[in-house]
Amino acid sequence: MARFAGPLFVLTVMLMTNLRAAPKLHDVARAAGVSTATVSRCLNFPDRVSRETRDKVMAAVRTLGYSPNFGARAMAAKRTNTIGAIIPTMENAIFARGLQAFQEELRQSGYTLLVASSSYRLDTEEEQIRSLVARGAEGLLLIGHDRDAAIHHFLQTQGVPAVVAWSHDDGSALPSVGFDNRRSMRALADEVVATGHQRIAVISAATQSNDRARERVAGVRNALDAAGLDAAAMPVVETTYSIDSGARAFEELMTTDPRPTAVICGNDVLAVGAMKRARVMGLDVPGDVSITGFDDIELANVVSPALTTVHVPHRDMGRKAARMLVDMVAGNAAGDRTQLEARLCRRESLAPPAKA
Amino acid sequence: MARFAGPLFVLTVMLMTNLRAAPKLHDVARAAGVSTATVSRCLNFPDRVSRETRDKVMAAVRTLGYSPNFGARAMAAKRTNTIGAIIPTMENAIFARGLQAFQEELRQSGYTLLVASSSYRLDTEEEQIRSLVARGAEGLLLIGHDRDAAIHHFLQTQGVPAVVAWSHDDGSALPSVGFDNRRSMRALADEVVATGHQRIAVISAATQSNDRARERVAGVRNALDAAGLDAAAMPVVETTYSIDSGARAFEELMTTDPRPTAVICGNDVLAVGAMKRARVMGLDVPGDVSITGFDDIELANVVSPALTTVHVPHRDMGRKAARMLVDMVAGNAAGDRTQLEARLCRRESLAPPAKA
DNA sequence: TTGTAAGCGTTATCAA
DNA sequence: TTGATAACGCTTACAA
Repeated sequence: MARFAGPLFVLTVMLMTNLRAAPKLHDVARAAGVSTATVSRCLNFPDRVSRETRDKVMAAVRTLGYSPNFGARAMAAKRTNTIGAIIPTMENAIFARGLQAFQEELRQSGYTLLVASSSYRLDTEEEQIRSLVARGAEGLLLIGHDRDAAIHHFLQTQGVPAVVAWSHDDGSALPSVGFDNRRSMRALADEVVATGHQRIAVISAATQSNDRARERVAGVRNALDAAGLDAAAMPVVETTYSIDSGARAFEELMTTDPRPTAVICGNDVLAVGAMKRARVMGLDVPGDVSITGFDDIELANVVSPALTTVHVPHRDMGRKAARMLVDMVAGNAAGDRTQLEARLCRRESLAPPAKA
Repeated sequence: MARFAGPLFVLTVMLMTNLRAAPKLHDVARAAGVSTATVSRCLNFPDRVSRETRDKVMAAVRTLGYSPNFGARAMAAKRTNTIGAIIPTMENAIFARGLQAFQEELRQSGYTLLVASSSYRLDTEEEQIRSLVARGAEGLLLIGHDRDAAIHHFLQTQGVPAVVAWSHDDGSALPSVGFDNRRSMRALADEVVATGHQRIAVISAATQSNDRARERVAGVRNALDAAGLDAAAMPVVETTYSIDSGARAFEELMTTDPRPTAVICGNDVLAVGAMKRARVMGLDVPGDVSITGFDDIELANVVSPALTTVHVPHRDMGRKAARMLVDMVAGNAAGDRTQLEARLCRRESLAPPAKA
């Protein structure tokens, strides 16, 4: 080993030089010839400091490349100005528009948004809730109502208010800004029935721990029941929310006999997958089979034929959720249950079935 | 005022009760009858604590609903296990697949990912870089090379390594995992020319502070030059990356005389917008006009006709970037410049122009 | 307007 | 295996 001593020593010195610690408040204070308190004031309340001092300090901040440590700041100030949001997925645009509006509104109120995703898993969501709270989230946006009751207890003991979006339920444990998934889907399904369809099938996300998916399927069943059709016999394929899954589920449904004449999908992503596969299978939409979606994301209007779907007021929902949450964090409100309308959006992918 | 004294008092007491502070390490220690050091050990190195003690402590943790404070922990441990990523946009899926792979790979190595978006703005990106570093990011993933040199200085003084993705440039200031945007687009444009097109137009993102966009346009120009066509005369519309922008830009291009026979778009989102508008304008694709994209996101294969585009190896890029960054954070590597291949992906939206 | 100094909630070193 | 205790980097009374 002895022969390596020389070179190793050189290397070590270099590393130590590169590892020069980032500048602290203290360094800035020293460079500017003031106290740390003054630097802190300069950064947080510039007008409580003389112009002269401020210039000195700001110059030091710039030349040193100082950046305050969020953790230390949060700890000392007991404030983070941070709100967290946990959405099921970032892989498609389902939540993009709503989250964008949520974020813009938060920004207006001086809050920063931290986003995490749960992959539609309850355990991952719980992990993310803990992580965001630990990181200082003063309030949380969650999607849907399905989750372990222990989480409410946790949020309560942590003093972190939460708002649920994308669902509405008068009896929910948490305040919410959402729409009635069942009623909205029921309206769509009523329209499908009114258009003349009797053999209707559904492609849904897993309903296990997803109240939106569950309610939407229930909405279709309600419509069939009301029309005197056999809701219990209705084929339902549950899968994950992706274009490919939608495609596979569609093929599965269309290889049964008799075939459905209309396939109602739990969201636009599934519906687009279904349309894609229909094309491959040589089936005309809506000539051979009608397909509908839910959400009305941009995708719905890009495919051809354009998708009949349910328009969800994403932006409005995001904005209102942000306002409610900000009020709750400020202690100005307890939060309530706001219901929005998701309205039917009829386009070309729904048409009467071919005469047998 | 006096008559309100009673009720107000009650209200105050209630609020104080609700505002009970979240449990601290100290509270857990007291409840379990041990020191804070032991609780900390229990949480971080369970095996360095006797089974008996551990059970007591964990029970206290659960019943109190304790959750460690990230900021305090980071400060004391000088470690956050957090990596940050700043992508231009979350509004469409351009970065979704790559980021997903990035995150999965990070997770393998025990890191958590924090994501922010810059809206394609250099100043916002800088803000986000500071914010993520302040929040403890030990390494950063950035997109593209265009940014103020001062940022490199900042990252250096903070000791935070960064890796660039989506671009490759041998002379770049930061290590990178990317592909040659110019060469990839050149290959696509060569194909368009070889297919017989002579009147070619481009829809691009703003090239001002986006090296990917700039290089892609340059790639098209190179192809025209090589074919003896007048690259300088080529119509180029710059706009933002959205379906609507693509649609508008397309209409603008198609109302000139003579019309282009092929429209090369800077990415798939723009191309899909163009296709949408073509349909509205009664133009057949590719009969009346060919349209191409870039990225090969799911969208490209969902529209009809399917989009001719350039396939970007998003997942591979994300994974490799993660590995490089983890190595750099650990001090095991300085980071290098890895080049990946983005290959042409020919589908239906490109065909020979109609005979004049 | 500025400075002093006491926390904030953890981890980690050192003894016991 | 456990417990005191000194950091960690910042904000904020309180004093000057």
